[in-house]
Amino acid sequence: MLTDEYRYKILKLLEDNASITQRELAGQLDVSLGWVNACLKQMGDEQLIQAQRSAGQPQYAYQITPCGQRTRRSIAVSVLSTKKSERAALERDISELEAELKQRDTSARGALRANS
Amino acid sequence: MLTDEYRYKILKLLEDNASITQRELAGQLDVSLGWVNACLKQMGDEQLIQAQRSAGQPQYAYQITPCGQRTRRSIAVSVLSTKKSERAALERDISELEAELKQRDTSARGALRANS
DNA sequence: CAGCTTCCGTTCAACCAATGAACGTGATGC
DNA sequence: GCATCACGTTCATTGGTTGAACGGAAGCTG
Repeated sequence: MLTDEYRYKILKLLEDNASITQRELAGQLDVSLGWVNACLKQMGDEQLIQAQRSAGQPQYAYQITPCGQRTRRSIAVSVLSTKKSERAALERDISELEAELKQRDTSARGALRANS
Repeated sequence: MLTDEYRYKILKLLEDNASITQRELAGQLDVSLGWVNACLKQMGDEQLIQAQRSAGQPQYAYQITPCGQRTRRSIAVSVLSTKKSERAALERDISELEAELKQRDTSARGALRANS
């Protein structure tokens, strides 16, 4: 599924190198070739990028459209917001886990002390 | 897929309430009924829990076995470690995004100033 | 007691996102 | 010309997840 996070990652990789191949993209994103192909097609439908074949080049150059440039900012804001929420959730989980482990350590030590 | 994180969550919910139904578990974990059913079966195979039917009770009581109690600690450690890594990755992503947005804000303001 | 309803756990056909092998194409090297 | 290589494209297959349907057990009602 093409999420905003992947849109962001793909736009970024394309900005770095418009001539990157789909296989390279797949490798860097750690997804399959077919998936990348579908995403690029969808992002083309969304007017975010435009694929151009230069003569004598087997691969496309994926150019980010003006719309894509504009959209990229709002995508970044949205992704940032999502990640901040995720971070907050992680913080909660981590302190909860740490509290539990501390408590269990204590009771374990207590039990040992009682045994000795 | 039954991950350590889900093992942890399930053990926790069962500790709070051994008589929770599979539907309630599914609701609280935000997964499907069939999935919860399969997980509980697997956790039974793993000797983490034991399902017991009390007379006159339609639902099981899922008791955490001694092995489950022991295993739970190491699962918690493992989950905690995973979450700390995830947090670190999120921190990186967030500061990267913030840096980019700040930079784009600046250049956007610069462009506006140039236009006025 | 029979019938009905309700709430369980269980099952499994259906769904769907993701995969990657296979293919067609065009450029390159020999 | 022929073989090879690198690319994008396709699609049958895979595998995890879903939730409707089912059977059984308990409770309720007349």
